[in-house]
Amino acid sequence: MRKKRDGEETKMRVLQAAEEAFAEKGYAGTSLKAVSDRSGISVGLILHHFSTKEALYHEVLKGLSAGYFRVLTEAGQGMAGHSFQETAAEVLRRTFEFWRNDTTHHRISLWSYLENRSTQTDAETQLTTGLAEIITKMQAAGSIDPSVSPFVFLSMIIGPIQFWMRYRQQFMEQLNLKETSEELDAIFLDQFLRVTEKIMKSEELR
Amino acid sequence: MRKKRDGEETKMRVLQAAEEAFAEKGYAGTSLKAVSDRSGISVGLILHHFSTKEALYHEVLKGLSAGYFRVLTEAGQGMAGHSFQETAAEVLRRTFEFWRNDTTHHRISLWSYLENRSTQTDAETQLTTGLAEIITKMQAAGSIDPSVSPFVFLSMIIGPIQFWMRYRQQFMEQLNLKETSEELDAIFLDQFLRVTEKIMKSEELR
Amino acid sequence: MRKKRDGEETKMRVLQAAEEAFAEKGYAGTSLKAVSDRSGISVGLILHHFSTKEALYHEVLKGLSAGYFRVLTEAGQGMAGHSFQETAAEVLRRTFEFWRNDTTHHRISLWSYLENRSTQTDAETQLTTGLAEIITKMQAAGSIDPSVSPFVFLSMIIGPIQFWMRYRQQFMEQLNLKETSEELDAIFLDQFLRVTEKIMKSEELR
Amino acid sequence: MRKKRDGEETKMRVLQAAEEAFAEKGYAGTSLKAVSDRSGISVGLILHHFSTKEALYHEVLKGLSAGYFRVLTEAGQGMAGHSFQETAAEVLRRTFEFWRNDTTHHRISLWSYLENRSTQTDAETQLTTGLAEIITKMQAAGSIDPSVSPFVFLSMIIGPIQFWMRYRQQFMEQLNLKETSEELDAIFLDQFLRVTEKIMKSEELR
DNA sequence: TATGAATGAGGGTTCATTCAT
DNA sequence: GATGAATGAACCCTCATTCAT
Repeated sequence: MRKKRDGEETKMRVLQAAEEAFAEKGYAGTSLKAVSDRSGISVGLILHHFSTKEALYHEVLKGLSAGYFRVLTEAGQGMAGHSFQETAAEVLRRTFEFWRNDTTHHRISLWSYLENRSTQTDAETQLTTGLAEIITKMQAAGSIDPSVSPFVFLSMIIGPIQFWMRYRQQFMEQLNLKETSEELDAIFLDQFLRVTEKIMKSEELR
Repeated sequence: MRKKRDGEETKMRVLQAAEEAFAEKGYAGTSLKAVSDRSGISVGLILHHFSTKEALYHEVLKGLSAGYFRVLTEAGQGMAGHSFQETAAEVLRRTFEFWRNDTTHHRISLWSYLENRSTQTDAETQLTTGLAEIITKMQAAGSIDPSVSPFVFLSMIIGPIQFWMRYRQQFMEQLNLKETSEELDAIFLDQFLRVTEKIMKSEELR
Repeated sequence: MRKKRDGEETKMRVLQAAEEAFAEKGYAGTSLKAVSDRSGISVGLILHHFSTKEALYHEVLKGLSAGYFRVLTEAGQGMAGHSFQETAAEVLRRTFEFWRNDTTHHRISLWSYLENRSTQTDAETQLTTGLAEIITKMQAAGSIDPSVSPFVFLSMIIGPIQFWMRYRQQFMEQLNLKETSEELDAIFLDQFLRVTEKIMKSEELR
Repeated sequence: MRKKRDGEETKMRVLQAAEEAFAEKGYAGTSLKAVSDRSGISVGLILHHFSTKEALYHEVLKGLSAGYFRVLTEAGQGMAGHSFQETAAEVLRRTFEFWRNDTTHHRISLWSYLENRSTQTDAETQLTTGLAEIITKMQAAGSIDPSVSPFVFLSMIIGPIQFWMRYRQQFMEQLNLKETSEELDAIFLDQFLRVTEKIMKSEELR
């Protein structure tokens, strides 16, 4: 039946299935059998291509970086010619949108953190240093408050977004919010942008 | 020697060991054998007391709430007679201190989230609703900006703290920060408080 | 069915089966499944008692020493009051008899040697040093040739016996010997004793 | 580069690698992967040439005979014109030297014996029958004791040598011998020759 | 209450072999 | 002749759970 000897396609299918599985259950919770069932590739063949479960995992991690960094660079390119407010808002909006759409990366990154498997994915590193650079530049240009360290800004930008994504559901239940998930996202983003702008604006610019 | 038929003490010892183990490796990554080794209680006896690994896990989750909620209530009690700024700062400071010292709860909560084992721990529910209440009250009293939803404030308070705790180490490495971990914590807290205060302050009070 | 909870007996049964299996197929060639089938003890239970295939193997090795050393000590005790010839002959005869009856030890020892698993069994060490001591004593007493090193004597005593045991069958086929295996053993032992005596006898005693 | 379609060379390379591997780890302990890694020839190709692991093993065994028998014939040819003592000593010396230098044959032969894979290699058969013939001839010529069966002589010649080769190392450790391995070999050979000569010498010739 | 014997399922990995290319 | 994709069985070991003592 499945005798098409196409190693590359097989690998892709395995990686896809593995990414989903690892995101769902983490490293320890994902058996090769599970990946096999998901992908339709036999366990033996998976090991033939990736030699080890560990290696497969790292391959998955590597693959995650790919589309990830675009968020920032694209937003950054749009900077030229726009005012500070517009640019900053755009960066935040894209970051939010990324976390919102991201299904696997966030979870795999958390798993990796807990399972002590890799301190950080390449994507995270890029995001962190990328954002930090932008912030520093803007501080130099006087557009944002230079008295606050970039890493504090960073925490105050990504932290709330991640937190929101994770607890949104619980908030809805506990605080008895009536809006739909999408509506809440819109409200959150709107208010978050407004407040953050207030934070970042340089004192002198007031 | 250690054959005292003391069921209660045995259970405590198991719970303690289990909490550490689950915090470290999560549910899937923790074997009863591991808990047995850590606690010195035989696997058989563990199951005698908790009947199931799953049950043990839930017992651990239940136990986590204990010291957790005090953070807020204590800070809240101190509120009386102090100015808004002082109170808010105290709440934030204590929240920060809590996350800083917390070793097991945060991790177990993350594990639970990822492993889909329980939507939230009791402690988290209490923290969330508790903080939300305080915020609402302060908004009613006009001390903080009423145009921003409590859940946005919440995300912007706890989100950055959690984020900082998790990524502090990577920041140090990537951004080449020279300070010690303690110094950075102090800097972070200081700047975070200053900025957050700015956010929360009601427009009218400016 | 098999619910008699007798750990000791189970262990004995496993050890017995393992000894046979290892003797037959060596470490690499013996699967725990094979030991399980031979002993009627489930693989899981085998591991429960011995934790590891490796550990089981070492346990088997340890057990081999037990009855082994008796050969020499018993022969040695008979020494008192007998002439040199009689004593030496007795030691050789017992050594021969030991190798002749030994089924598992010799093979396991060979396997260990080839598989690089343990340089030597305790039994072998005891036999070697024991025989060497006897030889040295006799040399001191002037009963056997002191100009030949003990280790050469040792090689010339055990070497031929082991060799004979191993190749007897092939000899019979290739050299077209008509006698039965038992008859050949008798012939070998008789001639071997006669010749060896001649070697060992001190020149002065001639 | 190395895609020369040279079947013969490929086969040689595989055989060489396989011989080493089998000598080291035996049949069960050697995987085709191991042979592949050693030889640089893919597993698929190995099986293309030898069809089966079993077949490869037998091919290796066949190849072992080659240089082996020369030991004796060369020594035998030197016989002419020399005295008995000189000839016998020469045969023993060469036999010893052979075992001393032999690395793979001895081990593979042992493996085969234990693994019940082939009763004996061709080389062994030749050595055995060859030596037996020489002994018989010499007995007929009256140069060596005719009252001792050839197979006893054989055992007493090869047995000690093999034994020495295998246990030399342990002897050094246990008996606390200070000499180097080479010095001990020299001592052993010297004393062994002296003693053996004494054995073989016909009574009448004394 | 407490131990540890016993089970059976499943996990990652190795391996000989087949077969399409 | 040569590669490596693909398979399926076997291997050692871990684990949650049951049960006799």
